[in-house]
Amino acid sequence: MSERSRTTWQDVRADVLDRIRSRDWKPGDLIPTEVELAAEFGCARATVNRALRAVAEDGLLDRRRKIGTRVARHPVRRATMRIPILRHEIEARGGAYAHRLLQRENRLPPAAVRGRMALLPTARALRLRALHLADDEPYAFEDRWVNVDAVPTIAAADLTQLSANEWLVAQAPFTSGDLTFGALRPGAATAAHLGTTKDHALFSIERLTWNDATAITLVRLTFQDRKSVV
Amino acid sequence: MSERSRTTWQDVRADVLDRIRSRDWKPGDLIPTEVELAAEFGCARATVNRALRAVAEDGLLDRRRKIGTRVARHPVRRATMRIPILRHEIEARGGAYAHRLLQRENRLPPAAVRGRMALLPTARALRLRALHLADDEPYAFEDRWVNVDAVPTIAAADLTQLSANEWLVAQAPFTSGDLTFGALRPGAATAAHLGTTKDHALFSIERLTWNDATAITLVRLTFQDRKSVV
DNA sequence: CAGTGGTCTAGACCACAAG
DNA sequence: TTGTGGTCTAGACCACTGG
Repeated sequence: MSERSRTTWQDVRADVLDRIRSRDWKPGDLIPTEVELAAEFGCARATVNRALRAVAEDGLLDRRRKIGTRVARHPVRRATMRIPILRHEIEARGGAYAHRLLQRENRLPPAAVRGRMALLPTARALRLRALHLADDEPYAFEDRWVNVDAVPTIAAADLTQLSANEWLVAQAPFTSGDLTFGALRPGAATAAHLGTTKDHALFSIERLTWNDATAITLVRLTFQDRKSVV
Repeated sequence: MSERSRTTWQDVRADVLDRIRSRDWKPGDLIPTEVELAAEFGCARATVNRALRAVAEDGLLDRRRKIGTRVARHPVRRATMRIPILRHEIEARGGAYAHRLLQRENRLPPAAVRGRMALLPTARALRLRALHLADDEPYAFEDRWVNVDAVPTIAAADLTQLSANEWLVAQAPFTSGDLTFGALRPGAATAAHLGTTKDHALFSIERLTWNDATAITLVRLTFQDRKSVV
């Protein structure tokens, strides 16, 4: 008979989402204020605030002080991609992970790499190529540059056991990263490593990692398969 | 002289991030409880809670009741990709958007499409092909299937002016979507539309949109260029 | 200036899970 | 059972911004 439990912010969020989806509140509409909604739901304003903030973070509401809260006209869909360490990605699917370091050298990077990493013209960088395997099958080909000035201790690291990615995640702090998706046709060597041919188009992910204004590493991972996101 | 302003949750978050990055708190470490941190920062527990929740949502902390809060051992990096309507994406960069409907027919979809959209074997679907242009240059090629049983009113829609995507966003409610990134080599016709050749590898995004258990639309967008994410 | 969201507080109770 | 995070409340003040 009586309402035993209090109104939770999830309750409010669900109700708000329903009203948006049912077009009870239409795109561009101004919705009631937090105070009004709190009265309607019989809860504290903070609870409404929590709910509306969550919905706004999903991009379905636009909130502005003094103005109020509007239903977003063009909800920008956001897809959150999880980027686990490859070993974890493979092991999470029950596969056996292995990693093979193919190349390791200290050299002057090409101009394109130097530019993207904002390296000095005279700076050398560590060039790594590696293959990631799932159940002994090629899973991804890695082509990496590491700014050795930013991470000098990597010179002494054994990267045949622990992958460069795991070593860097554990040893080198970073503050931000860029991500670029693309497609490419592999060179003969890459194709051979991945067990495919030059005729195929491969999906690639490039990650450029920064510690403040210092580039740490630029890595391109090339996959045979497509990648799904939630 | 005196501390004029109160401690904000952003202050706490910044401090927590510093301690994680400086390895004052190392991966796997249990950090102080909310009560302890609140005492240390001289603020309410709710403020600490807000800050720790934000950091945990970024994946750098693991929080569990009774256990406490730990620094994540393997912070799963999350990249949030914004997926705007193509017209907005182009216009946001100062380009002039145009849209050309190339094909529109009602037909039985191939088995692969039928399977992914969970359509009945006898169900027809609306097949659309379109080209999106930026400053009169080909920008993306669209290949779309629409479940007409789920969105019957699209049969009467003029999709030469408003793109199918914008029409659907405005008219067809949806509850969830899947996203798949991939690479492909275009067929001769697609290559011609995009002003490229079959020799190039193209980046593609597939989106499958659901309204509860009913598929609304399956669309594949093929781009010449790479896509960057923050 | 006024109205709206943003946040802090102090206290309270709940929910979960290790022991 | 107990300790920890999760949440709600009622009230207060702040911050931004349109008028």
